[in-house]
Amino acid sequence: MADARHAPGAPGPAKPEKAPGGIQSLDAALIVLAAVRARRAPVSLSDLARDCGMPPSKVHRYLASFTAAGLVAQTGRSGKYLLGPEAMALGLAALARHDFVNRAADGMAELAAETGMTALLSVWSAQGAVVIRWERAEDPAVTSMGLGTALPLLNSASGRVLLAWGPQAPMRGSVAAELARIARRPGLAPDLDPSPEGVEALRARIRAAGCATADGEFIPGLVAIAAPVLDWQGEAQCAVTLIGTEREATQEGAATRAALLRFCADRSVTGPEGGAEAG
Amino acid sequence: MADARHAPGAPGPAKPEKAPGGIQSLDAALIVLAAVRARRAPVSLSDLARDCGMPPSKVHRYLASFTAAGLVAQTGRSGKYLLGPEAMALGLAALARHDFVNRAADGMAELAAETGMTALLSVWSAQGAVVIRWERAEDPAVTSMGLGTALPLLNSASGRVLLAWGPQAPMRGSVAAELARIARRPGLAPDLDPSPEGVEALRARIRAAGCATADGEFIPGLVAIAAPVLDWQGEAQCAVTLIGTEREATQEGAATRAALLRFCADRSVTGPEGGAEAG
DNA sequence: GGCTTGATTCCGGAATGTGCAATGCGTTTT
DNA sequence: AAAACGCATTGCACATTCCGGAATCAAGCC
Repeated sequence: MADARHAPGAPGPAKPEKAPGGIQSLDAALIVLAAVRARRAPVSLSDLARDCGMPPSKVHRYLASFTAAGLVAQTGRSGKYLLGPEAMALGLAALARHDFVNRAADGMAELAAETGMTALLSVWSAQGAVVIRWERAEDPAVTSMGLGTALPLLNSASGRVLLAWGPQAPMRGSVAAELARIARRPGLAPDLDPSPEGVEALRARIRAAGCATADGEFIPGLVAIAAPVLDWQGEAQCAVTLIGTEREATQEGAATRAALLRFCADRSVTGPEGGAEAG
Repeated sequence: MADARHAPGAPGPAKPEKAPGGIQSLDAALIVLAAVRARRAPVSLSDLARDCGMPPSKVHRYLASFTAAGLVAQTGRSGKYLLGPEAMALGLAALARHDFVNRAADGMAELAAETGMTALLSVWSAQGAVVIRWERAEDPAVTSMGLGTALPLLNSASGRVLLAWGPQAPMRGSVAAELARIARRPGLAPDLDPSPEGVEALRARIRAAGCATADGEFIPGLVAIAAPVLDWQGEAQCAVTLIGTEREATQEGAATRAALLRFCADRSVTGPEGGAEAG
């Protein structure tokens, strides 16, 4: 039965989950968990039940089990639900399995020291490019950013790298949402025609360049340059970003740019395919 | 949780999960998920069933649902199970909205009441360790300090914690300036050799101890003990400090010291190496 | 080629989850 | 101040669902 009844205005992603040979109650439970994740702020039981299209009592029982396992937690007295510490542990365990991420993270302190810029390591997830490592330079420059920050796909250097080399299909949704936002405020990405074709052109430009830069569009006064770490299929497993204040550092031929590209190339299996860069 | 491995055949499911008012099948399912997480490498169905103390058919049903949701995946044709992409996305979502500082601040009143000491919460900024939260005890011990007060890095307990676990590169400037001041007045930090090497030795001592104390050097007549709240990168997001007049409270083995360390540990996120096996 | 190992599916029994309604608590309104 | 509302949480009876063991299928090995 396809019952999808969402309250208007609520970000209720229709989740047609079905597991052949699976457990129905577990499927329902995972829908609840996904609904908790989809909310950015702590959410009340009733709202959650609305999002899931289930009676509150049912959702409450699932949440009781999730809470006992630590995957969700509830705020002090308001009783609102949010993701718990075990959810973080689960993500960290998943991250620890990624050899690409580990290899890139190992050398980031050196990269930051060598270039004198703040270095970021980010991976793609449903929220965008999420920062998972952060090595600050002497002049931290960047203020409102830290571990766990989600960067936009279209107008940040890190996001653009993942956009260009990452798996396209799962990104469609995020890209569409960001396109709508950029269409309202074109200043965010002056070099992007806010349309699907414009995004495709942007991807082609980034892939040809081998890296992406942001000269103050995302954070005024800061420049950033990002490059991908590619797996055997030529897909980006993560993105390494350098952030600083000097615009020269991101120019073609700059030492920092070369250092970043070499850093990523050393940790990639394949080179940037299609981008035949001489030398 | 400290279960690393089960001997083959040993029915030691030392994970008595129970959710009052919860769903039994979901509790069992989450045990399976935890078992997948506990394994570093892809694991076969039978091994997983052994780890959980469940029949393979049951575990298989659960895994089918988890796989449909993307929380677990299985390797090509070998059929072994591992954490899936949604597990990482879930964890990153939890990490993205986790606020270490506010979570620590939430419990500070309790900590102050429990220990009977004044509790401070401080974060690092260009001026040093800045107090952003201040929960005073019944004993109004400290007077000349309030929100926004900047504490020195080298001769205050709060500052020393941030020095030891905080980002090194951005602190170099402040450390150099304070070194110069201390060199003129060595009495401020008797246990510190005022040189870069001395600072490095101090950092090592503090990290080994797990906390920092100040027995009247910074404010005569007052003692303080501070510990860090660490993110999964192992960096201090903030420092929690207890201030009082009784010197015994900061000694090793003191109840207040244990309470502070536990308070901070509960609010820190340890990486995948949190007590697990190595290699 | 036959045998073993392991993942996946089928089936009956009964334990389990589900929905509705009652309860208790905190907050807001009159 | 008292009452009423909203909300999370919990009991209870019914029926749906899951559990466990055995059967089936695919792959690996001698």
